[in-house]
Amino acid sequence: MELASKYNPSEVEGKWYKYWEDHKLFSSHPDDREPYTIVIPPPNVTGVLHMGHMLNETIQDILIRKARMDGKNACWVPGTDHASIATEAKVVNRLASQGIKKTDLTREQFLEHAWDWTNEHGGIILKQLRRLGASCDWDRTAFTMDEERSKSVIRVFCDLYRKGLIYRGVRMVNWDPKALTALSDEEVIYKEEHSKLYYLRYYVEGEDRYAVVATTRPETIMGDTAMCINPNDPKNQWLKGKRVIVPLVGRVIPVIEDEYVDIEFGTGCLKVTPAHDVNDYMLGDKHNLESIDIFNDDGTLSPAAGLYVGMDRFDVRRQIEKDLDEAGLLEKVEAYTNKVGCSERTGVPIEPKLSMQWFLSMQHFADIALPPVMNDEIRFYPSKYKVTYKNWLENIKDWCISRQLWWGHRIPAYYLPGGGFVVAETPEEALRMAIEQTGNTNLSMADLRQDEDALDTWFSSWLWPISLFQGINNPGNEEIKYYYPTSCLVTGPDIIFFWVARMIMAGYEYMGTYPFRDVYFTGIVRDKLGRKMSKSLGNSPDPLELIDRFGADGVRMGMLLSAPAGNDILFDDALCQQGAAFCNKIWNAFRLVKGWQVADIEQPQANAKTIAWFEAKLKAEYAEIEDLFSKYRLSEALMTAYKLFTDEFSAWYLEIIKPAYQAPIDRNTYEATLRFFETLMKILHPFMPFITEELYQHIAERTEGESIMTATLHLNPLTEQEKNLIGQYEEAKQIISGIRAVRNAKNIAQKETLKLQVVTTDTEARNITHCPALGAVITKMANLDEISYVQQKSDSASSFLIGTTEYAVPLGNLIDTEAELQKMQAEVTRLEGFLNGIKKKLSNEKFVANAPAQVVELERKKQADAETKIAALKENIAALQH
RNA sequence: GGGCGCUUAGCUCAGCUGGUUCAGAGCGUCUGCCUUACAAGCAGAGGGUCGGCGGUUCGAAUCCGUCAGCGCCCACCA
Repeated sequence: MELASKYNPSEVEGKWYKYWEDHKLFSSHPDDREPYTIVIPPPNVTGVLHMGHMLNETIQDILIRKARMDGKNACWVPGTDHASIATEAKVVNRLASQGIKKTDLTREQFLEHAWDWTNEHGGIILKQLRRLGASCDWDRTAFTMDEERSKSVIRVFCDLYRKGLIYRGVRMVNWDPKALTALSDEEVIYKEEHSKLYYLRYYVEGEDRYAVVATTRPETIMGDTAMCINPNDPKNQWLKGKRVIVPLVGRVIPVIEDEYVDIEFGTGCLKVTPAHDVNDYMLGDKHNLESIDIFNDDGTLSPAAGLYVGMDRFDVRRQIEKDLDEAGLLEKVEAYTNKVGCSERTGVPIEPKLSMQWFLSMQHFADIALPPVMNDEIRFYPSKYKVTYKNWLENIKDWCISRQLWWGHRIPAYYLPGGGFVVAETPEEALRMAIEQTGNTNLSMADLRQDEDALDTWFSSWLWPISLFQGINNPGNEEIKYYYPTSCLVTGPDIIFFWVARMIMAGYEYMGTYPFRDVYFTGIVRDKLGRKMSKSLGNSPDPLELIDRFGADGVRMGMLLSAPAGNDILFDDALCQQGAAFCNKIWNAFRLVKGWQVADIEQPQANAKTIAWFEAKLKAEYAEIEDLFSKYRLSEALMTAYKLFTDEFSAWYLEIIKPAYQAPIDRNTYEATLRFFETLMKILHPFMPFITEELYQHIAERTEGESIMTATLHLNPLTEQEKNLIGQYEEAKQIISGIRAVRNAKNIAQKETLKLQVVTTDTEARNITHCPALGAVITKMANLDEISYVQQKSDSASSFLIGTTEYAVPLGNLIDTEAELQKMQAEVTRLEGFLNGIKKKLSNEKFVANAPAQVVELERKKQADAETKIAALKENIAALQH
């Protein structure tokens, strides 16, 4: 079969992906093999593939494919996340564009729309993953809100409630006025904001004096219920025991004292608004202050404010500045930069709000989740994130798990007509419990009112590694026993608290052990200028378009080439280009081999030795790659494989054994070469699944369903003899390079043959050129017609040193004696400098006394070598000058 | 305000417990080759006083201190 001269990814990728799927090569079932499990960090169900996914999923696929080829039972479970707040926002937006308000709909109607949306958009991302070559077991595709996962969530909620770890209460929470829901602390991101610091006058009751309060939020004064000073503040002593009047509002509030107040900040007077600030809430609590909630849920002012009712909080801020100023109550306004907490999802500033929410007590979970990471029962790559993890767990706060959303798992709490509630897995059970609790046997389902709130998305994802294998609803089942704990989690450090930490907690709580052995933290994908990729900057390439341009293998290689664990990656198309070029290189190397005409002729001696050498080289490099894999140094593993293929295999091995144009190749060499090729494909397969499968299928007839994916690879460790062989070839390569350099310098065409002189006084020199096979290799690769041994090189020769041996290439009248002299003189100077350094070191008594004997010995040897070389060079110089 | 990390060739990065794998790799650059596998290629070459300063040591890119610059995470200073 004729192979095209260029590799065309689009012709092979779809074909092989289908083949893999058709033959169920991704599917996994428990068996006797060692399991290797990865659960995908579930992307948002409505999301589309972006570069961050590309990186993470590529890495997961590499690990999974590697494990599979290592003979493990590899299982990569895909799925999506319902992403309650993000999805609900999208659905609300779509409804809005149709003129429908969420409030116009019942919960059931809204959910119907949400499911429609999910069914339309959901899973697009999983389809896109197939283009990348992701070898997920698609039959296992799960969704955080499918039946199994939902049941798990509800069961866990009930369990934790029974254990007393979930409680309901009124607390100050982070309120998102756009999404109209509470958020967890982790969902709040702090941004620097250039704002203003307003200095307001609070007149003292019955006096003509006033205190000045500095605030960034003048719109909250309607909620002020006290002014607070530090009792130790000398400048505000006069305010002690006074009462002050809230500007514009006219309400009289007490001056309280608390050391919490920073004397240095502003005037040392703090306005206290317990309903709208966590610290003020704390003060209010401590000093028994009234709390006036002046905001509606959407961030507009409520009737309780008395003023500006119905206006948005930020409009009020602008308006009140004017009004205060006009009333002579605004002392001054300064430019000020402060941190504003914003909703991770909607981006709007958070409003601290007192409300009834559900919480999970976290201290217990922190206690069980900290030790395993600190003692490396769970290994973090890179390990620096252990510190981050520790800091968070040591300062853990309770987790607000209720959301005022409809899209999500509804909280299984049922309120009773006369007050109180029960928590139950099903309405039926709730009714039973309600009857039991109240003694009222007349209660019916209709009397129970289920809590309106949904659970935080992460309350379902934290169970992911367990719930995927039915470990909650069917504990001890065959799957969970086999696949859990999973092998490696690949994710970004941005969700270490949201997700990683909480999965560890759930793992120990429900399975008694860790959910994954290793955690590989990827970096953030940035553009080549180091900027985060974002839609607004337009610097985020469409992954599918990249695959169209460079092929999936090319893009995978591009992603990986500069993605060491934990470092941000600066993504550049050029790297995909390099990946695509590499594919082409592989393709053409294969074309070369396949194009040979095989004959039953004698195998050249050089070939036999070269085959042995490459065999050794493969083993050596493979061992290196294995080691890199074990340390999750995947970019380096790929680079090692890349160099093995381009340099060692293509540039050296193939060039050495390549027969003359149209000449046949002996069968042994041919077969060995195909074997090597197959091994190389196996080594590369985890990184570049498509081209390696394509060529694997070309190398030999395969049975239907056979695949490189399930081929195994094992190479024995290097023997001492093989190590020596590698050393011999390295020396030969240096000699060849030396001759080529001479060619290059003198502009001698490749076609013209040269002669090589090995300068030695010992005619029995144990030089590698004495080995007929290696001599043949050198002759071929450097295009020589003679290798001779001389005591004195020709006058007209250009020479170079490899180790302590001098090699010379006679050049006839091409020689530039002056240039040669200069070159040698420069070398002598360099060596003398080097020698001086060594001599100095060796004459230092302390060095000789303190350094290990080995090191000293080494220095002595270096000294001797340098002296030999200098002597030889000087002789040559003298000869040239004669 | 606390914590973590980074600074090595033009670019992106390796360099683990101080001494031959210590100054490396890939890409880019330069030079020469369209040599019938590949110009998406081949061969060769140049390029860094390892951020500054100080210290420990016989010996420092590597350990310590300090300064400078950059990045990330956490934190209730209005």
